[in-house]
Amino acid sequence: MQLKELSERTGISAASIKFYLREGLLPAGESVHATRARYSTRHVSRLRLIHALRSVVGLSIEQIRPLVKLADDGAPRLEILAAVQRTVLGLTALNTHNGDVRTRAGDAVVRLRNWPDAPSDARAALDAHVSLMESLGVPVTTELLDAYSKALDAIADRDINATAAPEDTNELILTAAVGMHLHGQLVLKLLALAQASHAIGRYTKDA
Amino acid sequence: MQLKELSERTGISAASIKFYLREGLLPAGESVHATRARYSTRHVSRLRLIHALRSVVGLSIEQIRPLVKLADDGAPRLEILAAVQRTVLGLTALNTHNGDVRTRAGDAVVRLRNWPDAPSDARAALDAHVSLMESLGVPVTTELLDAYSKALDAIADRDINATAAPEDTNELILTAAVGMHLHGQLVLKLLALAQASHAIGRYTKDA
DNA sequence: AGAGTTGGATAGTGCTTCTATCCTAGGCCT
DNA sequence: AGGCCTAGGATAGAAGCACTATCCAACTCT
Repeated sequence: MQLKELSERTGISAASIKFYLREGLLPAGESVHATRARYSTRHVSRLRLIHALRSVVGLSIEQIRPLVKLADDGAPRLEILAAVQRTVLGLTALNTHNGDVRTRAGDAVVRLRNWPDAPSDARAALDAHVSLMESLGVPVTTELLDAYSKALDAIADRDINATAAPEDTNELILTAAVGMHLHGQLVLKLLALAQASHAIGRYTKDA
Repeated sequence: MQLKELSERTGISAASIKFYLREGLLPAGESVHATRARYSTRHVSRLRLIHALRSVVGLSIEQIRPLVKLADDGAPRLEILAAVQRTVLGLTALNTHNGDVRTRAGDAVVRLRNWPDAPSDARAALDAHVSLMESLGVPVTTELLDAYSKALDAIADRDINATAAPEDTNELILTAAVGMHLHGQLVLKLLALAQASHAIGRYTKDA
């Protein structure tokens, strides 16, 4: 298949496909001649991945690049999933805002929940975030962490069991990223509803 | 106080302050004469609000505008808090993506949790989001909603009790928005840690 | 008088994600 | 063989966002 067909199949403009090629998100097709290239179904699934990552998950080109690189390098599944989590849930190095992470909230949580005591991106991000909150004057008590983590423990248990593992690495990243993002947003929206409901309950009680 | 002092006190450049004035985020100062205006401490707190909403919560100018308008119009507290929640947790009309919300997930949740059966933005957003998930092939079972909402019920109960109510409306919006955002992010990060921990537990078990 | 400040206007910057145009070498069809 | 289409490469433009900078004439403080 050549560029035009690739464009028609995915619904992504030829100009955009060229852009993704330039940006290194989409590997070059098999160059038949100087002015002819052949693309495979891999390119189709890659384009679908890029599109979903942009339009559903809202990632930038710069965030997508290392993810697809992992796929192209044939990185192990666990590594890929860790990278996806890092990116989708905003576990960036940016979160270690001023460098001084005073709290070790992660320690407290893994003890409370009896989770394995291994360092991870999620744990570092948690520490950094709690540190940020405290620096902004929003207190985070151990009690709060206990309540939150207890609730999320149940959710994570359920989530992890639902993770299938497709053959195609593009598919793997797509389902993992989309799933994580959508579940994260779902949790946020349910939290909003819960808060609103509790607020209503409280205000009607007062009235 | 005049513009320059306002700039010095808040650490926001005079050019940016002019920009916010143009955009209608910051009300004009008391015009002493055609070329002299006086600003009050209200302007200081408004600028702090704008800055926090941009840099901490990550809202756009367009999202901030209606929020500060509510403050200027002296809207009731509950209405303000609802608007803040709508904005911070992404409960936009945009979420009603294709118009046909087939699922009524909100109904199921309020029944499951015995929450008051009143329509709300959060509920509409939840319906829309679940509809989006299903349209993307990510199933959302009642069982899942039950587990999630049960967990978040406990969290919301705790959150709602921690909400103070400052005098200054700017302060109110600031603490509410920052609090909601930071708590939402905290939940997401704890979820990530929980997922990672469960994944580790599962992989070490297999090994 | 002179330095400084104001509101208002207008233009420019830097970043991101495309989108469009132009070009030549080369293949496909008849 | 001639005409049309396509690939790849380069470059430029567009549109949105949040500023940032410059200029101006009017006016005020000292």
